[in-house]
Amino acid sequence: MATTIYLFRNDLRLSDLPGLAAANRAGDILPLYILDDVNAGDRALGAASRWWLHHSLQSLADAIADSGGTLNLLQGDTNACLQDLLSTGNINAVHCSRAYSPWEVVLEARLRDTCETMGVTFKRYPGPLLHEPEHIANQSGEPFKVFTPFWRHCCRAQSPAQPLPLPSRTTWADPLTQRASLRDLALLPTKPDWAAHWPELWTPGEEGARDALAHFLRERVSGYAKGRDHPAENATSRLSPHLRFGELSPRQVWHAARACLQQEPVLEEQINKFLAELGWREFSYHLLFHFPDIEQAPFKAQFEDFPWLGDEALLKAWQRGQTGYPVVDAGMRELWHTGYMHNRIRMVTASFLTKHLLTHWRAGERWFWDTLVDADPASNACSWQWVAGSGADAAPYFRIFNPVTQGEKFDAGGRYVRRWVPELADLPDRYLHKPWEAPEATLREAGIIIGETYPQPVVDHREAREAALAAYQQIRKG
DNA sequence: TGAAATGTTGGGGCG
DNA sequence: ACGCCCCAACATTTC
Repeated sequence: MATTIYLFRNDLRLSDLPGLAAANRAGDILPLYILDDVNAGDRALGAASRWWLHHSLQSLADAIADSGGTLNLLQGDTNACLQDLLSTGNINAVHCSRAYSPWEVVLEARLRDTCETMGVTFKRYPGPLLHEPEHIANQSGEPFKVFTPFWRHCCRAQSPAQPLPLPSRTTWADPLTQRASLRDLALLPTKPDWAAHWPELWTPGEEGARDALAHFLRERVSGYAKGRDHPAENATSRLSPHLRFGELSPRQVWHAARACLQQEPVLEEQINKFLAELGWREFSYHLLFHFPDIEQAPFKAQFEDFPWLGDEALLKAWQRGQTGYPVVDAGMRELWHTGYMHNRIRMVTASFLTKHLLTHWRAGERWFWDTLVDADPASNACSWQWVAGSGADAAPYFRIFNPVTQGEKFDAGGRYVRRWVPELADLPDRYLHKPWEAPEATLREAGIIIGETYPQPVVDHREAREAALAAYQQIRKG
């Protein structure tokens, strides 16, 4: 009987995996996941992502066990691990889904070579995208650099492949004798276990992902277009970590959303808005694949010379949610406590770091990489560059969010700020987003002493804004 | 997927 | 009745 290794990567699910389905048709499947911090290098998963990965692997292992198999875990250089396995001689093929970040692309090529050398078939299948990046190009055959035409092109292109159902009757190969346990991978935080309460917030795994999608399309999508901007409202899908680890494929999301639209045509605006977010994810991967430098280097070259300030104390205040700007602090604390931050608040906090604090977007990117459960190599880098103004189709540099105005607009009732910055909870709405302007008596009544119970703003908005614009003038000619 | 500065308009109070 | 001023509301442009 032929045995195929199915190498799981960013696709921790069993449905809609063409490579798994093909392996299934060929014979026995040896399901394998390798935690590869060696090849990932400085793109090794961050702490919050590791928490997610642990539970996602647990869920996948359970699902495989339900049909009589065992998910094999290994740790180390994927190529070396695979070489070891193939040298035992009873593996016929290796299948996997594509992955599109630079180190994963490089690794894929090495795996192909290794397999060829050892006389084993290596097959890779479409990964977690709607369209293969090579298939999307503008009229001159170049990659897109602007979102709108990119997404228009995607929407008009051939519809993404119809998702495959769960394979029926899988025959799993006997487990490896030498393999790691989930505990060996040491993915969970210990002392302190800052994620102890996270299982109440999230359900990693294919089933949790499917439920989250169904729940969103059933309950939330009808108010999406407006609600998505209000962080206290539960209006977004929160699918990002599920997509990040491939517990759900974007193809499944796309087709589920289209089916929903078919049933309820009045939802067209809402669903198109939602799908456009999937579009931004797709666009980020398109950029990362065609311009792999975008992880590190500004897409717009003139930003190489940007005079970043690099003040460590300010960075620390931002990370800890102690900037003195309530909306910013609320966001940074939400992130720290839940591994997640509402999208609008991501824009506000990122704008604050890069523009008000003149701190390099890479410092923010690293922080998000470590603390977000949905930290995604493409979305994270591209979105930070977008906010900073150095990215493809980026927000113009002079688009500087006013943290007070943003708070008043999108958290008018103050529920978001009060939840995450409880020391301000008793301030009336009128001053909640600018406590430094509250009269003495109001502060006293709310039990607030600026500079003691809540920080003085670390920078003055007006001055910071002007300093940012002045810094931009220095690089503008390019 | 902004914000601030600047310009324009129109209603209402008032001499 | 009329012009004048003030200012809010909205529109445009500038960063």
